[in-house]
Amino acid sequence: MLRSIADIQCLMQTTPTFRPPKVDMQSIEHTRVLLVEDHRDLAETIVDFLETMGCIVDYAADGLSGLHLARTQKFDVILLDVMLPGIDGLELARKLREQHTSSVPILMTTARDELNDKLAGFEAGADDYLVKPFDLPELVARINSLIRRTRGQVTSKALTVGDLELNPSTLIASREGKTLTLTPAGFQILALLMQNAPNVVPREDIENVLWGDEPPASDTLRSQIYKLRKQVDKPFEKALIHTAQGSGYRLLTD
Amino acid sequence: MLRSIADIQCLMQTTPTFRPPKVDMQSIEHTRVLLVEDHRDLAETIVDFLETMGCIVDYAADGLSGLHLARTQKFDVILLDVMLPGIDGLELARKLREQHTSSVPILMTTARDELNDKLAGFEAGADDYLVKPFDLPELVARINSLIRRTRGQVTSKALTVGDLELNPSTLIASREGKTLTLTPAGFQILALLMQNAPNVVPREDIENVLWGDEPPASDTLRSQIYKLRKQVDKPFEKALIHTAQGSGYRLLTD
DNA sequence: ACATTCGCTTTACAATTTTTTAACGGCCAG
DNA sequence: CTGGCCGTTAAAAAATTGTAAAGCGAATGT
Repeated sequence: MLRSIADIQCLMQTTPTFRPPKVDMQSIEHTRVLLVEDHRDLAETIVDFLETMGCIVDYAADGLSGLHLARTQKFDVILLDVMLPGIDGLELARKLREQHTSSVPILMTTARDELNDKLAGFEAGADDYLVKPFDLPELVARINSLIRRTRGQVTSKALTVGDLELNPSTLIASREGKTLTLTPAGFQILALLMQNAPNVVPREDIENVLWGDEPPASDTLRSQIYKLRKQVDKPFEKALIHTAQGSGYRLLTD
Repeated sequence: MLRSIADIQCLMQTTPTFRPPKVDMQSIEHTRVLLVEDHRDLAETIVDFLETMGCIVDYAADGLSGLHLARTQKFDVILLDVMLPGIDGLELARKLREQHTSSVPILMTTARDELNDKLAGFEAGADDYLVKPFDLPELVARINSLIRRTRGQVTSKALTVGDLELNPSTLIASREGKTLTLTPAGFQILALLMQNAPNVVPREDIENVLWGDEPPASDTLRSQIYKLRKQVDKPFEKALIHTAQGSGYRLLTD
């Protein structure tokens, strides 16, 4: 089954309404990719595109050399065509999965859109299955998803308000690059304010998040905000946490 | 956009040449799935099918209740329709990703097959994206792939954090080249922490990995961490294992 | 089969961190 | 002037975590 490159050409050129995806393109930079694809033209297109994105791409045109490369070098992800001369993609995936040393995510690509083919692909150990013709940006997005997950960085992306950053995964908050040491409650409040910035978050809402239905007797929230400010605002030029008298608090960058 | 159930009917009935996929069907047994889908009929079909496969399925018909369920309970995977009343799937995914509690794999489903929709989905934090109508067996295969990867069952590759090394195959851990003598439990904990470094691994997660669903009554984990530190940190300059009060533990190289 | 070792759980207590409480004073509007 | 609302404090209370040792059961070796 032959297909012109145009079929799988990057939508960046073919779709007029295309707007650059918000996906952090940097994220796949320095990713080591192994492409196993017997279609020279298609392979070249993919290699070019991935290298433009900053990937380090290795290429094999047949199953055997693909297997050899996969075994001898380290890759972050393997793009594997199913139809290959010699060892086909399924076989290759199985062989890779057999030796436990290799947990590289495998993204299978193929022109075959049959359910059984897909199932066979997953059964062979693929982590994702992409049917040709596909859009290169989607390929990138899926690669991204795969490596994110294997690295364990899946969890989430950082919240950002002005020069304030908060990473829900590492539970680290920083401003101007300097790490802030926050208490659990302080962290929760800050996260809540950041999620809703620049809107005012009513006192009641904050209390609900912190204590559920039965908030403490005294006005603890005042103390919490005070200590939070000590960490977040006091050491810096501009204050971010602002009071909305009578209603709640908010984050403002100005 | 209305679609008859028949469209997405399980191929098991519609494909004559169907042979049961070799994928280990048992593997998604006891998987806790959250389905967020406003289409009652479709939802019912999926729920029925997944429950037949041995999953424990929770269901939400709109974004808000979906978000609530996702926040209050623990799931192994979330199936998320993009088009939803109230909060849509993208928004829901974003909100989930903002919380550190949620590293749940998200599989987005939608009738829209536009590249930009897919990219938006991945950007919002989805891990996979499936276009309707899809075949239920493929859904299962993808769920399988997602949970396999999250559970870290695939990660038999050598782990390295700073000067700390751990080889899951040989079951040997070392720091600065010096071999550490770890107990099975200690080894498991360390591996888990390394897989997720530098992210915080919630106590609950560690307990789940060690004891499944019924952790011991007392706080044994504290003892384990204590003894683990004795081996990993005490004999060296810098401590790697850090405590995140109120949430869990993490590995930090600084 | 027996004793021994090893690792896990449990328990208790100390140390630390975080949260709550309570009290004081400033600011602004009525 | 007065009363609410809020920032600021410090001390008390509570929660969480580190530490250590003892008991228990399974696995191991003889």
